[in-house]
Amino acid sequence: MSTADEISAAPARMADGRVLRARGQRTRARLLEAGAVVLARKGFHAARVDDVVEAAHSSHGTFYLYFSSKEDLFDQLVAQVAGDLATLVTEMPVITDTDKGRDALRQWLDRFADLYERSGPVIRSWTESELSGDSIGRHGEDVLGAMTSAMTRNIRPARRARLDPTVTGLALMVMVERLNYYATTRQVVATRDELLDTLVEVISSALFA
Amino acid sequence: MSTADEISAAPARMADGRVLRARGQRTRARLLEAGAVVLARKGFHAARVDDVVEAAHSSHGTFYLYFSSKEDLFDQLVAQVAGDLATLVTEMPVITDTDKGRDALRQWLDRFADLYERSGPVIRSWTESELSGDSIGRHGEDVLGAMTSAMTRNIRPARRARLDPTVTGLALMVMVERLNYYATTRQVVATRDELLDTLVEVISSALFA
Amino acid sequence: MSTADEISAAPARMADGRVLRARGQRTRARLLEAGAVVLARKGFHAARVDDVVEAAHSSHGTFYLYFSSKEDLFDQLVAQVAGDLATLVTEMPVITDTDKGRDALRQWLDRFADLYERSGPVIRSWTESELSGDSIGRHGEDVLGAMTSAMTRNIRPARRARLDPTVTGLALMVMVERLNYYATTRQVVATRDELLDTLVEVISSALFA
Amino acid sequence: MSTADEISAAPARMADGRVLRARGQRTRARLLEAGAVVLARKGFHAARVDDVVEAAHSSHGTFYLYFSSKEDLFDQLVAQVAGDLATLVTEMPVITDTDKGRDALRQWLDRFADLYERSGPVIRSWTESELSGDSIGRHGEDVLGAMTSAMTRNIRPARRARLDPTVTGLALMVMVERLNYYATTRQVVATRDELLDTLVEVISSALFA
DNA sequence: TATGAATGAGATTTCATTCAT
DNA sequence: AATGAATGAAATCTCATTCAT
Repeated sequence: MSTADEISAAPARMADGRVLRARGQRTRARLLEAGAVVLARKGFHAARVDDVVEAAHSSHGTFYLYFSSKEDLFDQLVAQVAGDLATLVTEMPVITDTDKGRDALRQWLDRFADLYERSGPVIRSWTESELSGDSIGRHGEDVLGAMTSAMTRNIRPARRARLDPTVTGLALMVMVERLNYYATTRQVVATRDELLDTLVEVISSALFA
Repeated sequence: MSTADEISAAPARMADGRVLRARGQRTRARLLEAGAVVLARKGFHAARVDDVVEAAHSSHGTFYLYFSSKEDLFDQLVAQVAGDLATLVTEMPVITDTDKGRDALRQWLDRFADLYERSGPVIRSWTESELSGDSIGRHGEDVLGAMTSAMTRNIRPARRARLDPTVTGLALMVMVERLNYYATTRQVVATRDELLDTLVEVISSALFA
Repeated sequence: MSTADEISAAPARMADGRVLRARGQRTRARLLEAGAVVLARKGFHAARVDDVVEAAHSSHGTFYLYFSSKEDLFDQLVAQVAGDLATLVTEMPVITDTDKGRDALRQWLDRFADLYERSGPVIRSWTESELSGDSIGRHGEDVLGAMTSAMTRNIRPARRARLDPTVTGLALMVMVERLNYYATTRQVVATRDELLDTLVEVISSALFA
Repeated sequence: MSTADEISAAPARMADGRVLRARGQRTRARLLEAGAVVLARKGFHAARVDDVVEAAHSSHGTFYLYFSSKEDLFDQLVAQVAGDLATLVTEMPVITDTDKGRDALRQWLDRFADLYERSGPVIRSWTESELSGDSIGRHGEDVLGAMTSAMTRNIRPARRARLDPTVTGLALMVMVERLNYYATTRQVVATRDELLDTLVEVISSALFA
């Protein structure tokens, strides 16, 4: 059960807080979906409310019925994904120097790749907006922080004493994120298997060499 | 001798192509410098021509004397850094499993960190603009590609056959870039030494475990 | 018997003219009441249909069942008050320079103050909308005109010939209206007695000095 | 020397605070003038930035160069008039029961009528916006308060003890303001002389009867 | 009769770029 | 070579009114 489910289980509301009927739910969902698509295509700053409502076959007026601003839409989008990601992070396995440990890690990375494939654009828009101090950027840091400390936490057994576990955890985490980024979007032409093999190998080597 | 020098050795010109006198050189330099500062503070999309000319104690009219558009300014900024980076990349040492090899790698990473500290904001703005298809984004891919193939090229000796060297090279390269990113901008509180130690260790382990 | 009663004695209708059943009557009354409250709080231009239906615990759809437009609501509100005011005006006593005359004037001003206390916001919204040529503004002029000519009419006996009775009547009338305005809404901290004493005194002096 | 002069003697600035050159001064003045005209014709809420820039033969962009918002324009307009009015108020004469006193009062009312003729629309827009709590409304209360206490202050000699001087002062003040209002805008067809005669007479009677 | 949802015309505001001096 | 002023296309957002159930 992912957090996304839990979130969508809570009744969606209008910008002014009223609870929605079925039709409203659908319209709001259509706008969110369209928002994700436009975000993927153009990024946060270049995305126009116009693009979103057109993609959703809706209107400006309707848009502002459900979201108080363009930023609000993307905030809600990010909140969804952040929830999914947070859940995934809590489920990261302890990484051990065994076939079983390697397998657990590989499976977790597979799920991460799945999530990234679905929600990558939203995740990437965090980075984009971190610079400009947009509210949307604030989510990102927490999540990456959470991912890093999860990684750090799960690096139990062997660790050649000299390195700072936090820095190492961060290094590995950003590698995972960015490699997925390049895999999802562009240049790297690599199969999912190659991706996972490489990540498992590098992480394992780093931790248990 | 950095590429930046070479570039600035070519005579700077106005937007309409005329070669500059001394005063013009200074004005143009002031605008570029101001552009870098604003880019660092706000990112590409949020940066306003107004911010730049104010920071440079100049005016809109003057701005368009030297740059044909806002994008042009940042392109020129990126071109500078891209040159520096390209030069650095050509000088990446072959990575070997010896103290000497490790040392050479460490020194190279140190230079990379220096460059990143100076020009990180510009480098990061590549990422930001990749999504939106801005011309500024086009530089980024080339450079990261060059870095990756350099890394790939220099992974000569031991490499347990099963992994794709390109994917591994990319994985390590993005780790280097992003870790510098987090070190330069925010959360990770790590000394330069910790940073370098971690990177050297993870790269070595990955290649020679 | 106030004009308001007479008006509401005529069967209330929907926007499309159909006569109302009991439930409709109640809904319409709720909307009118809410309209008065919102008008008092925000004034005509700033009042939103949204505010009104929320205050009435009703909906947009329902609103347009009873009123053809936002303007229509306020027109009907004004019509109510205008009726009350017209009635009051016809009952203005002849002003004489006797204790009895003074007393009659004082009682009439007291009734005016009562009305103003109840319906001041609606009365004031006339003024607001006079400028912009809204239909709502048209009522105001008639009523003030009626009040003035009533005052003029009732200034029978002494009047030192040199002044135009209409102008004098208007001057006194606007003084009455505005003083009530400032008493009802804000700054002047004066008791009802002080208010009435002042008005009776100034009017009497002006007429019989 | 009126406050208006003093104000316009201080160098006008752009919305961001920079001092203006001659051309800028003229453009800003044109916009203010156009603002006054539009305000007169339509009132604050109905006035469109569009109307203002068209009347000033300017553009939206230019408008926002000089005023940070539509409200800001009208605030500056009100500030001008408020200054004029404040100055006038400080110059109100002591009202005495002599021909000389009457004359001084009449002259002062004449100047008031002049000011009202010029700036009436702006003055009236205070009233309009008082209800809605706009910033523009805040000026009004202060000024009316000042006028009232000036009037109160200048009612030196005879005053039949029973009335509150503040309430009386207010009553007379609002009469002056509103009578000018009706004279300037509409219905009352009265010459300036009739207006002044009536006001002088009523005020004198009220104070010295 | 009642209502939540949808609409779109129109308002304000921003900002890269051009103009005139 | 430099600059302050002007521009207008395009973006965001509001809200009276209509629709569909």
